[in-house]
Amino acid sequence: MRIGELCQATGVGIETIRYYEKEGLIPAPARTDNGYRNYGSAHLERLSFIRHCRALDMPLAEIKRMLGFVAHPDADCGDINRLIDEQLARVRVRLKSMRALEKQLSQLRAHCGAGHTAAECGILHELVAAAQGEACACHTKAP
Amino acid sequence: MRIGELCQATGVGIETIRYYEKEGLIPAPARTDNGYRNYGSAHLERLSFIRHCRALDMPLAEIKRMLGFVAHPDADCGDINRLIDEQLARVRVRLKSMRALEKQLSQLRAHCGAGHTAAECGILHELVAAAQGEACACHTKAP
DNA sequence: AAAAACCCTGTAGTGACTTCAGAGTCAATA
DNA sequence: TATTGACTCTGAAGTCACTACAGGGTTTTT
Ligand SMILES: [Zn+2]
Ligand SMILES: [Zn+2]
Ligand SMILES: [Zn+2]
Ligand SMILES: [Zn+2]
Repeated sequence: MRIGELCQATGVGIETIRYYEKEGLIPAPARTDNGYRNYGSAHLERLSFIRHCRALDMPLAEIKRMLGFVAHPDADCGDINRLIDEQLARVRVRLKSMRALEKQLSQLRAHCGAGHTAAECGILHELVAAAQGEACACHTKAP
Repeated sequence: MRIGELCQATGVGIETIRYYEKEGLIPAPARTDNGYRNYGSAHLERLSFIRHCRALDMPLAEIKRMLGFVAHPDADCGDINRLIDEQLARVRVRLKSMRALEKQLSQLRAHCGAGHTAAECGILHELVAAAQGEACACHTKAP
């Protein structure tokens, strides 16, 4: 199959496929007489595997390691575990900061009623106050 | 104050400070006789503001817009609202995909008991199966 | 025969930095 | 005084995972 067909079959962009080849994630395929890349089913499977790992947000370097495990089935499984654990840890860290971020932004958004100038805007006041390490007046509990 | 002191005061790396100057986020400061950058308190405040916005994961382009609002307090506040809303929307999209990711990775991790080879590893099997669009046997409900 | 659609290589751009090379300046020490 | 070490300067290149050209060649369709 040609590169466009592989693109259709997997949903991976043509440029991305060539990029993966250059980066050594998929092996260089044979070429037809006119120089076009000629892929087989092994390429399709490998590319699907890569995209599935990417959907789990694994960096390409880790996907390479993962492909190494696929190629060497006698290796110790503990390494695979560690790889997934690291990825999970990274995702959890980011998830935590995303949650905090959402909270901060929602609170910030609540500072603005509509229809006034920037000088009167609670959002801007809040951001400036926060940058100065001060708490906004609205956050001090009423006695 | 010199760039190293500003770095100490804000926790922003020296190279990052110079980068912000190059990108036009902070104005070029005066220089001392030897050519060293000489910052004042206005720079410190502006840099703190920028970092606070960055902590909210705003892109530099939006921070520039935000700084524009600070500089023009007579502008309409609605633009500020829209900017925050857009940012909040982006964060919520990413938060959602992060949650899904965490779930997928946890499930994947549960496929591996310890102490076997890669060939026997449920994680690898699962990834390969998923790449082929098949459901793993363990996911079919028992009758 | 002409046009559209496909393919090739190689380079450069994205965002928000980080790192490096190579050089100059300043305070404190041997 | 010489020299170490800490600080600063500029400009270029590297990071990640693509994405978008530019400038050609080939195949298929009209
Ligand atoms: Zn407002
Ligand atoms: Zn407040
Ligand atoms: Zn296992
Ligand atoms: Zn399963």
